[in-house]
Amino acid sequence: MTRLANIDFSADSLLVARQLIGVTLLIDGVGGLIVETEAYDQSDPASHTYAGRTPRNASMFGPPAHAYVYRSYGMHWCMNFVCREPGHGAGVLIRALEPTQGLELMRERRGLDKLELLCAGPGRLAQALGITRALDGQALDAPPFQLLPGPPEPVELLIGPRIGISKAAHELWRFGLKGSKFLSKGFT
DNA sequence: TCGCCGATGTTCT
DNA sequence: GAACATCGGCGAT
Repeated sequence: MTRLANIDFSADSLLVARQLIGVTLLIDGVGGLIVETEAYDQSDPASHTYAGRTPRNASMFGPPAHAYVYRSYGMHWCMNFVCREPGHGAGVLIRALEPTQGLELMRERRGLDKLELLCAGPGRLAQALGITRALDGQALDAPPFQLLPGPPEPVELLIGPRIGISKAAHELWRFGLKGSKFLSKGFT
């Protein structure tokens, strides 16, 4: 069992994706509250791991509570947290944060002042937190990562279909923090 | 406010 | 050669 921030990362990615809402993610002290996630699994046609292991997705088949970082559309970085036991190819895409720590550094990296747009999307939050391939395969319980538990009482969740995919697009595997102004897109 | 489009690396057909 | 877990700029509404 791999437990971090009161979450069992050896569990199913759907469960981990729900539990991550409200957790604080910091990289070198910069980041904020996770407000939006999506679950992926090897049995899922939309997942990078559906067709098996490749050099790109190798860390998704590694130990849980590690990072999987990949390049999206040739120009952005996106980050997943690996779930389940090694070999399952499951993970959770971190899609949006409410910025709380290191605001000035994030504004500088993004070239943007507006707080609501600093981390509203997987590519945007990667840029704001300085995420690159250098973090691929890194453990989440060691520097530069910090995961801090969310509130003890359960948060109110929004649930909807995942964004930007064409396969398995009907699955309701996207989760958000109800009432948050920092989501990448609204839940309808 | 909405929708189209181009940028551009990696993987798959 | 096409598709892609995206984003920002542009023009039309």
